[in-house]
Amino acid sequence: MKMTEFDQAIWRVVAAIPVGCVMSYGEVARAAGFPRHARMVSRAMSRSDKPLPWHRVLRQDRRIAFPSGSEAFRRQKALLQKEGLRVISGKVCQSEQTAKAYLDKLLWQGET
DNA sequence: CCCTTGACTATCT
DNA sequence: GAGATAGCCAAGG
Repeated sequence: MKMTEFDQAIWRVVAAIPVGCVMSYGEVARAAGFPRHARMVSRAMSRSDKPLPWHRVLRQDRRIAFPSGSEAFRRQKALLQKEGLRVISGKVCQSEQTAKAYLDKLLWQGET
């Protein structure tokens, strides 16, 4: 398989994402040293033959990048939930606090 | 070569 | 806050 320096950099970053955490494509690209290559991250991950935690990479708005309901979407959602993350209508919360803040926003109308 | 596509983002309405 | 628009960059037709 043809692997570029870019691919290796991306793989290293993605592989370093701790369990229960997520990063955006742009963040991964930046961390790897390729600031404008958010769209290339997915390509690099697809090309990887090693088991990469690709499911921990989300869009900037913390949503799963696949169309809701698609095969890949469900797979990624399952993997994330298996790691203890919460997925609410495609949106992923990193911690209980984030989740609470999110729910707070939803329920804030009852807060006075 | 020119044009389209995509697991993206930032900005403007 | 959701939808449209414009940058972005590499790969494939």
